[in-house]
Amino acid sequence: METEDRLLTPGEVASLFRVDPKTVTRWAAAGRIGSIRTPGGHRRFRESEVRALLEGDAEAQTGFEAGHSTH
Amino acid sequence: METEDRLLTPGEVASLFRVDPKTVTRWAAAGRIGSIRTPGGHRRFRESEVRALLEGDAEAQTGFEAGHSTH
DNA sequence: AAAGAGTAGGGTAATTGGGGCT
DNA sequence: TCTGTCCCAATTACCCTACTCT
Repeated sequence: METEDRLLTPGEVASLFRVDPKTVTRWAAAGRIGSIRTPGGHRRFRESEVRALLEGDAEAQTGFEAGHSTH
Repeated sequence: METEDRLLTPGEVASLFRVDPKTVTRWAAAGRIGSIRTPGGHRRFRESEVRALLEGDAEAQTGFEAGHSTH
């Protein structure tokens, strides 16, 4: 019942979103995206979650405040 | 609590964390993760410990529902 | 006994984490 | 407020050859 989806590295997620890996790190630190940490401290992201975010699944997304237009 | 004695290979643990098998070996050498050595010198890892490490770290993350904070 | 896949070990390059700043 | 870039330190990835496991 567990979703064994693949994990993505910060760099891969950054490429998917076309942003700097540092930005992905900030998202994780802010709790906007779930993250798994390796014993070494590096982050890994669930592909399914990233996909959902990329798909524009804004229905159940956070940070969707009052009509805040995109930057 | 029973001890999950199922042992995982470095490659399996590496797949779970999305890292290189050599990195898992490094974790064991650094004492970050418990390891059992075969008479031949190969390492084996306890699944229960690996699972704990994978889920042990979870900051605020999405997936539950939209946390509508009036922020 | 032989073969293939996986693993150990060492060394070097690339990526990542964290803080601070343009 | 959010993102990109610079710094340095730590972690991780890929190269090789030799040994172990099935």
